Amino acid sequence: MGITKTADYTEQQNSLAVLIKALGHPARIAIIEYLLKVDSCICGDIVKELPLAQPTISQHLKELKNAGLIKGNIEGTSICYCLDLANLNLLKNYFTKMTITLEEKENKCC
Amino acid sequence: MGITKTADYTEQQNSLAVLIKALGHPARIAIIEYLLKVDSCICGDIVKELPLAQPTISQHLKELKNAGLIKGNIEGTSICYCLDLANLNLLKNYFTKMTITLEEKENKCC
DNA sequence: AATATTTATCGTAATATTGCAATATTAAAA
DNA sequence: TTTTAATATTGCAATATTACGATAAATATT
Repeated sequence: MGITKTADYTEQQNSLAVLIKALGHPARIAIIEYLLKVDSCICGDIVKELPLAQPTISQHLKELKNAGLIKGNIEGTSICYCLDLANLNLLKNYFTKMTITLEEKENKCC
Repeated sequence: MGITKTADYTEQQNSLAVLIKALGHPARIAIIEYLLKVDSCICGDIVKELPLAQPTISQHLKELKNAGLIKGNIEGTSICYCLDLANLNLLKNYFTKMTITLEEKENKCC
């Protein structure tokens, strides 16, 4: 049906899925990597950098912001978008914990 | 248009997006977490565990397998699905590197 | 005030995803 | 060999996503 049954999962699973899903698109990965690379982080730069129209990029930025991966500060005519360290750390910790658990089990199964 | 312009991004960005996208759904996160929790990992168990119909779970498992997050070994009538440590490590390393880079910059911007 | 610049929003078309019932497939068990 | 059990595939309806042109909104600049 195209609708996800969020009610049936834990809060943690749902919020994690939102965060991860937001990164599950090459354009948004490219945006994140660009923000990581440069010091200045204005939307206009990204429009020049990526092969997408301005409204499309604006939309991707909105999704990244809604998910909590980036923050946006208004600065005159332009907007300064920056990475949100807290949530990126959350993802890092999640995968770190997971791989440690998995290595401890020594891949017994299979 | 609903179609992603993959041709315009790097190989790394595209394959990473596929991997991350596969985890961007609470059902698939729940499946991964279940595989991490239990030692035996047969699809039937997951059907009992999750509030989804068997075809739906089969589909999610297929997506996880295509993305390279899990591996499946046929074992008689049932199939043993297991986590793929290599790709989970890849994700771990990606986010670790990212957060380290970001912390080094001390969030100068904004 | 008029103009330029930057970013957001709206509307819309094309495509993808989610979920399930029905059915097929495959291999073990009887 | 028929039956049973486990998983996959097909087909389909409902909804979500992706992308962009047109346009709006907000602030700087002239």
